[in-house]
Amino acid sequence: SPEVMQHAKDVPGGPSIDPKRVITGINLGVDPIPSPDSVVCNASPNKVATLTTPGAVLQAQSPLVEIGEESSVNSPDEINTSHHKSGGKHRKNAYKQTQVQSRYSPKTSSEELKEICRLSQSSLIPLFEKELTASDADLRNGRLVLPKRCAEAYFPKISGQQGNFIAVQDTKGNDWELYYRYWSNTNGKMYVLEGLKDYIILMQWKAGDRVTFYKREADGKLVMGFKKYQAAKSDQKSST
DNA sequence: CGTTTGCATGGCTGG
DNA sequence: CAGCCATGCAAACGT
Repeated sequence: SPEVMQHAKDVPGGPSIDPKRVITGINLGVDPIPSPDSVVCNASPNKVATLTTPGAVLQAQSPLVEIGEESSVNSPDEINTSHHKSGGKHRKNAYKQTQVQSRYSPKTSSEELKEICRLSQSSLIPLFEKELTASDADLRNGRLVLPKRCAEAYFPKISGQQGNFIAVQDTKGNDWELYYRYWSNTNGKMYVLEGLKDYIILMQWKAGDRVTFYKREADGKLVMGFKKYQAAKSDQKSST
């Protein structure tokens, strides 16, 4: 995929550079991640870091961790402010990832720059985290099953069985247009985030790794982060 | 004929 | 016992 290739070069972190320290063109030299690791709480895989969230009726179960917020995201509904009315027509290859190349803006006013910096430095409010399963990491699927409670609480409401396109930015500043939908199941719905194939390749998802979703404080935009399985920095290269 | 998409099933956990 | 979710699978597609 040309897109992926394009990324490969944008992301120097391939061979031996720590992904977390990679600075992409958009980063402006500022690491947007406050401290992902500290967010994990030290919840055991099976236990859940029960949150302190007041309004949120959340309680994770299984290998996922929901992070409660103190005041910024009391009500999960708050983040449902921006409604994407994409209609959901062409879902097929509509998934795309676009680099936010602000540096290309010929007429970037100082105001805009300030805004960009503001966003870059804005703190990320952890929403929830999920440990990847084999299915999630499977390239053929290119989709991530989202914990129901988290999906309903933090993702934009889905209009109809179709689902919605949602803009998500990764912690490197890349923008992704993902498709958020659900499958009707015998017992309710199963929420899924599709269109992740390229991101999966880029980050080299593996079962056991974890994905965290944040809400950027500045503009409320969804941001996704990725962490390799339990702090193992000496095993970052491709196996075979 | 290899993929992708959507769904149904079954294991498992919490209530 | 109810519901969640990981996974298997068949229909639908694309090459």
